[in-house]
Amino acid sequence: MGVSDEDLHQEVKARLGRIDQLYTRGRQALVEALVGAGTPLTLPALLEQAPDLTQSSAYRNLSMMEQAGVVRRLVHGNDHAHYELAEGLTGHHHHLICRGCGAIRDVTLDRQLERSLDVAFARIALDAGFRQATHDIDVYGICGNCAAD
Amino acid sequence: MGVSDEDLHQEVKARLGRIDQLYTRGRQALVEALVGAGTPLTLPALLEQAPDLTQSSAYRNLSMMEQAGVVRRLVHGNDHAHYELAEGLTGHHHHLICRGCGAIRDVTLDRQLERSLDVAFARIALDAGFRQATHDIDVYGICGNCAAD
DNA sequence: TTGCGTTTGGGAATCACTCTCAATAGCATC
DNA sequence: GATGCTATTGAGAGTGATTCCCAAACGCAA
Repeated sequence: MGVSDEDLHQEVKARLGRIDQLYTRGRQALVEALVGAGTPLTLPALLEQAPDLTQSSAYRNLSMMEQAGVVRRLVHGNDHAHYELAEGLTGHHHHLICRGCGAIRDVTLDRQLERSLDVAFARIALDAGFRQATHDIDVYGICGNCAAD
Repeated sequence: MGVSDEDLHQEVKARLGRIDQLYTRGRQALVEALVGAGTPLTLPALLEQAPDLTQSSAYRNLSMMEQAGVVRRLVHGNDHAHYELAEGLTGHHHHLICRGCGAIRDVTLDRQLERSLDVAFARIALDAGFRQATHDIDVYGICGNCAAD
């Protein structure tokens, strides 16, 4: 279920170290912004949260931290992608997304249903000759704000 | 579970008519290419299947047919989106996606599991004040080809 | 402090996709 | 089947999120 907040930075540093990357100030700022928001953020939102960051470095570092297994990039349309901490640092969850404004919030399924899904997906992957299956569930709807036209 | 192949074009025409659009030759070619493939296609793949189509018209028509509820656009990364027939014309299904090459294939869950998910998602949407919830499940893995480096 | 490899910043480049607009097709009427 | 009129098409320019480039700044070791 993720790690305690005080261990988080240690874990991030370790994951970066595994691909020979330092945990620099700018990267820490990105991680803190993501932790603070508690919900997936777009790049402009991240820059707003942490105004010291520059666009190109933020993109570069997010991409690198995605490879390091520190952040996850969510793509749901043509506008900006959203970024969040990787599941290993937070806990397995899914997303509820507004078709109107694109806002994303985290949701979880109960343990038993999640287990049934794991079984079903494992079988699907096996039958298709796929390995290392993970899954990604998005629930789409219209949020209260957008429903009010 | 979708409609029979002979009724498909009638249904597409009806859906286009609802937003005052004609079912032109180029649009028919797009639909036939999607039917023929049986799996979601990128725009370049569509143009390869139907070489008479031009890029801008294909994009324009796909976008318009998405609004008409005829096709669905799938976005899973930074490369080309994939297009498939909308669920009303095919049947509810999900996707198994290779993290290596991006290939997508359709998969289905058994009816009971799907029903459990509907209940869970309806509750999640309700609690969050969302309406018209649908869901989208992606299983990611490494396909046989890509596993062989 | 001196070196030296790593990271940063800012602007140019990329690329999927959308827009524009003149030419063409589709359809109805005469 | 010619005519007129609206919808659609095609080719290329435009857009915008993201990536690339490379000189300047940083961070660590000796």
